[in-house]
Amino acid sequence: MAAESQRAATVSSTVEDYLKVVLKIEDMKQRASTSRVARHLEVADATVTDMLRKLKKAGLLEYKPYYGATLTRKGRRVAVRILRRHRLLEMFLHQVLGYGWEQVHQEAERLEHAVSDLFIARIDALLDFPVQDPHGEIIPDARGFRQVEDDLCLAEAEPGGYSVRKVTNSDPEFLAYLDKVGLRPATRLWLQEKAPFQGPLKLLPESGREPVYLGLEASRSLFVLPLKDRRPAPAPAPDGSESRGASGRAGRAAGNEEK
Amino acid sequence: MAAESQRAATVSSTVEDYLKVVLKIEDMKQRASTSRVARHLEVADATVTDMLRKLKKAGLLEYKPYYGATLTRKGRRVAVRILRRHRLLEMFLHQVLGYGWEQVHQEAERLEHAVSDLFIARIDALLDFPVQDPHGEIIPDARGFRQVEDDLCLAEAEPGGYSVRKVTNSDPEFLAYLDKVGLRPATRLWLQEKAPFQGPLKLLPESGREPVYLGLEASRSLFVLPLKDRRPAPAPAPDGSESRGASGRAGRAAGNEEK
DNA sequence: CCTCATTTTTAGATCAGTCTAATAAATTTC
DNA sequence: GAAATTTATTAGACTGATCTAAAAATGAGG
Repeated sequence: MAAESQRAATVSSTVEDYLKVVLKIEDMKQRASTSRVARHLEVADATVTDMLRKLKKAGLLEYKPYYGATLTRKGRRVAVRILRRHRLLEMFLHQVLGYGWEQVHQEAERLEHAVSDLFIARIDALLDFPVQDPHGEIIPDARGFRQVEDDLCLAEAEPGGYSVRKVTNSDPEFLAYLDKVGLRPATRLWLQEKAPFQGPLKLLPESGREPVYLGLEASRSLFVLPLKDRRPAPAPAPDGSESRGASGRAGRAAGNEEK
Repeated sequence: MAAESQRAATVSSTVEDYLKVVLKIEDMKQRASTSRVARHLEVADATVTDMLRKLKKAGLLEYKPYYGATLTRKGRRVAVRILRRHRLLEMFLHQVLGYGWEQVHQEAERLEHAVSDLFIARIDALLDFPVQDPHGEIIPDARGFRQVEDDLCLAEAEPGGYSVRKVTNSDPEFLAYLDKVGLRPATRLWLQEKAPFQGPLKLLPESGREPVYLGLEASRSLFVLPLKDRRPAPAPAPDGSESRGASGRAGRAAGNEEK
């Protein structure tokens, strides 16, 4: 571990994409199998097999044939760096250039490979060192540390009061829909009931009077924090008298190293 | 001229670079020969021969073997679009992210291929539709029109009073030097004398008391406008009594189509 | 108008990233 | 636990962009 452990290895943007996807899959506690990586990147399985072997040779990940890949420290460093760039860029596009949260992903996807470290440092400062992106995702800090995320998937949540922590889906149509029905990061909502047999969830967002019926599949991309103040659902009749719940954003600590 | 003449043909960033270089050479009133293009792009001549034939086939330029290339209307449209992106990006980096004028070129060189049309439209508005970049180069408008540039190369100028219009050199070292001696776009200066036999030019920038001796080669990248008010050189002894000349920026008109 | 230097093109390779089709390993099902 | 299904790998090929080295065209000077 001499030259290996410092400079974050200059790699092609293709390689950056592969590492980013492996990190994403690992973050979802799944096995980074050939086909899963291929699906995320929309390339043929055979292409991934080749590439994983190449990345293994470059020391960026471990690769067991017929099993899949695991990032090495070096690969993780590269991947987290891209993740940071991606999320900072999203925040920049949203805050400075007025992009909608459904527009930021696609643009950041290209820019993350093109901007310099200086650019990143400058937008970081301009945004006053943000810790979340427009979807509520945590932005790793410059050293590659990430806050632990103690949120909970809405699909697994019990009926009750929650605030939206993050939305892990970058489909513009889907995000535009969430926006329309008033579901965004920091939105407080009441999960009223979950229909059985993979049925939809009935939600009451604080922002809209209408209940929202969200498919179970869709609910998998919403992550929430339980509200301290678990008050009952507001009365269906709109009368503007609902009391505000406690703040949705609890302070968290305990960094999770990534270097 | 059906589908050809509208949409600006999606091309690779490599192709964009080739077209941009041909445009640049044509703007310098030179012949876009294989070797000249190769020198600008820092690739082998053989590579350029191949590419020029490919671009001819794509209808982006004319190509005569053993002669060189000429942009078609279609190729020019692509090239001017990149030029606009490049210069807007430079301005954005300078004005919004605080880049020095010697830093902007390199970053813009990568970003020009990566940003979307939306990004360009947003920074254009954010900057309030600038007409020049940090080097004083004209930014083509969204339709591809460019102001005619009625400036004059300092290397060809007679002794007298001038204001700097633009600097056509992107070498960071060189730009940093110009900055240090107080030569920037809009700087007023007095060209005192030109030493014979390719000798240096003796300049008195308004900003510094010290005379600047600029090599003839270097002076080829400075373009100037003659001052209306051609006052004599300020007295060599610094006493702070020199009168301010008239405004250096004359209004210009007459657009030059590029569509 | 012939020769020599320069410029350009041709020929043949390489590299990164991708594909399809065929084969082989792993896993699931009966 | 053998057969069927799924998943992964191998083999072979293609594309875009590049290279080097050799051959050919151009143009300048005598």
